[in-house]
Amino acid sequence: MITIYDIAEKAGVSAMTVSRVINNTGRISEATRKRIRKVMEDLHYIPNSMARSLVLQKTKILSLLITDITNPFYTTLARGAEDAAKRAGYRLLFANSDEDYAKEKDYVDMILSTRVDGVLFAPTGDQSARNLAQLQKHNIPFVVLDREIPGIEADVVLGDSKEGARKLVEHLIGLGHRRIALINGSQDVSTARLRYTGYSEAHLLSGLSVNDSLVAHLNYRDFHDESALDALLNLEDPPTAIFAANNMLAVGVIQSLRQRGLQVPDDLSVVCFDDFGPAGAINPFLTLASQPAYQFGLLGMQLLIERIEGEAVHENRKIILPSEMIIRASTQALK
Amino acid sequence: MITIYDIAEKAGVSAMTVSRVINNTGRISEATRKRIRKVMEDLHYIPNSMARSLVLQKTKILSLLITDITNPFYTTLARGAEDAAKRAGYRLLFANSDEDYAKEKDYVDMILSTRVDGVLFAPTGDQSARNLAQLQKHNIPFVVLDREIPGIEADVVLGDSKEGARKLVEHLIGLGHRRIALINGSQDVSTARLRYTGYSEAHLLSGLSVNDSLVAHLNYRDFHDESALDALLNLEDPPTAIFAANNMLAVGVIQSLRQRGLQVPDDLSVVCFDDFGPAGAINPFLTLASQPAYQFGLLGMQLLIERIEGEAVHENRKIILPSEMIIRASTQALK
DNA sequence: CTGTTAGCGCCTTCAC
DNA sequence: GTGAAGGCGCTAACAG
Repeated sequence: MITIYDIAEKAGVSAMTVSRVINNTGRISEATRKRIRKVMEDLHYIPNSMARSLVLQKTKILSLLITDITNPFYTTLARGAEDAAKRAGYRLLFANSDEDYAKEKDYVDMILSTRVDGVLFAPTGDQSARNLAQLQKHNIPFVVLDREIPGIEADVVLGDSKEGARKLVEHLIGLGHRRIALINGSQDVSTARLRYTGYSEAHLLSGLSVNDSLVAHLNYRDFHDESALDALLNLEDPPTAIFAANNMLAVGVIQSLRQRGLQVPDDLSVVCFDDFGPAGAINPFLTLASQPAYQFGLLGMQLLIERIEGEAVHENRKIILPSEMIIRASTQALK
Repeated sequence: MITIYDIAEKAGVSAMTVSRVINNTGRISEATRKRIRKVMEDLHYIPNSMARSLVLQKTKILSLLITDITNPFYTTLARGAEDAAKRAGYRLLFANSDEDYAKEKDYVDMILSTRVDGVLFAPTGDQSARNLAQLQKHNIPFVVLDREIPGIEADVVLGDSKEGARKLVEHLIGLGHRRIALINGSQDVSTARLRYTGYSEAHLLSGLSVNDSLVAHLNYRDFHDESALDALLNLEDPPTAIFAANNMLAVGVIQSLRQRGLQVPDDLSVVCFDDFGPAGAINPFLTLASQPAYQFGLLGMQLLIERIEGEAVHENRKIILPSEMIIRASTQALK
């Protein structure tokens, strides 16, 4: 491996001068600068960022921790995060928790040992508080994405889950639906709680009461547990519409309904949170609350970088990004 | 920051002994081992992987370079790569080239300065040869994914583009289509060339001739240039079917067709390469050649790690993963 | 404008 | 079983 000493020797200067040329610091005569540049090119020299990190005590690496790289919401978010990071000269260490606390913890350890400069952290749920506290203990700045964690003070970029949920359910109520099921995420995820709140509010505002036997709690990431859906369908008064709390759950719900010979929206209307990215553009089908995923990543990363580089230590910021209801073919008026 | 010296001092030993405990090397008495472990926990010590990388001359970081993080094929691939990397204790540095050579080059520089132990490299196209040569020059092992690069000797994991394309086009021919357009990727991408070859072979094997005015070359990543489609539709004898060379192009094609008031498959049949992941599972619509994306990532990463850790320097390996044709609603017999 | 010294946190080598 | 010395590649601080 070739080092600044190799360059220095060949250029007849000291390593320090080479370092200065690399970092454009200090005053260097144009002549020696050129000479050094030339030697660096001839020798295909590339600075060793590890060595540099060691002395500077910063790595120029940020970590992006998301919960499901298979979910278009998070991939679009990742795209936003990447753009912002690249623009500011940061590298991205990738981590995917799979909505799994243990995996998240593993990755936090990895993040800690890597001494990243900061973490863009989409938590799995409230239990992530322990992992976030771990980061705090080691003074690693982070920004929390998508889900608010009780007891954690930090910059955070959120969607408006309650409002989005309320609008979706009001849409269903407006179509005449009265028995609306909620297939929700786990109760220890803030978005799931808020979506439930929005769901309730929509009922109450319309003078309807909430029937908790119509509410099921699963995992945002997949839908292996079909018993919840079975229970709903076997109710004396089965639902005529289903609100799936996110896009992945909606996929599972619709597939399961079809397997049971039920058609959407003829037999049941279905709505959900989050869109499906380019892949969903072929046959846009689901009525849903679309969140600006790219903005989540971009703004979150910008906040993080400001935190890291900014002089002023300001208050924690909380950005709430609105969602937009898009009405499509998965909902229809109750017959 | 707390270091092995802090631990050593508090435990009444030398730093070296602490290092030995961390790495489970050498013989240490159980008593001191326990004492040191205790101190490490009390002080929340986490080894500094940068310092370690510097002396060991290896980082335990691999880079995953893909061309489109928005494409479900690559996200699923990334998931496979992540699993394999995590299992082997490697961290993943993320890079997304956007099918853009310049961005790819930027990321290669980043990769080089990070001194990653290896790169899982999905190239943008033939021009990536320069970037790969760059890695070779610096002795960074890599495995090439999805697209073969002329002149580059390396382990490579590919799909069977020619075969998949042939089957898709034969399917269309079997349905009675005779004027089949190909909306292809750029000609300097091996998969695009092979998909063209498969397209041609299907014609020839059926005794049909290829009409090159039915073939357009775009960019795999998106479909901003609708003039190609316009040209096809304005032909004296317009096509009755379209083979889009990948999933993203298919999305663009279908959207554009609909904007022009044309229905799939009533007015034109459409087929493509690569499936749409979970998002596409709601309304599986397109007849396509599905590739085992997860396997691309998993196997590619395994090859890479073997290369890095394996003693034996074996020949270059070339894995070709078959694709599976899935017939769905986007194709129908010519009326 | 350029060089010297010291040290970032860790591990290899050689002693004891 | 354990420790001391030296160095991985780089830069901050101080000299000149």
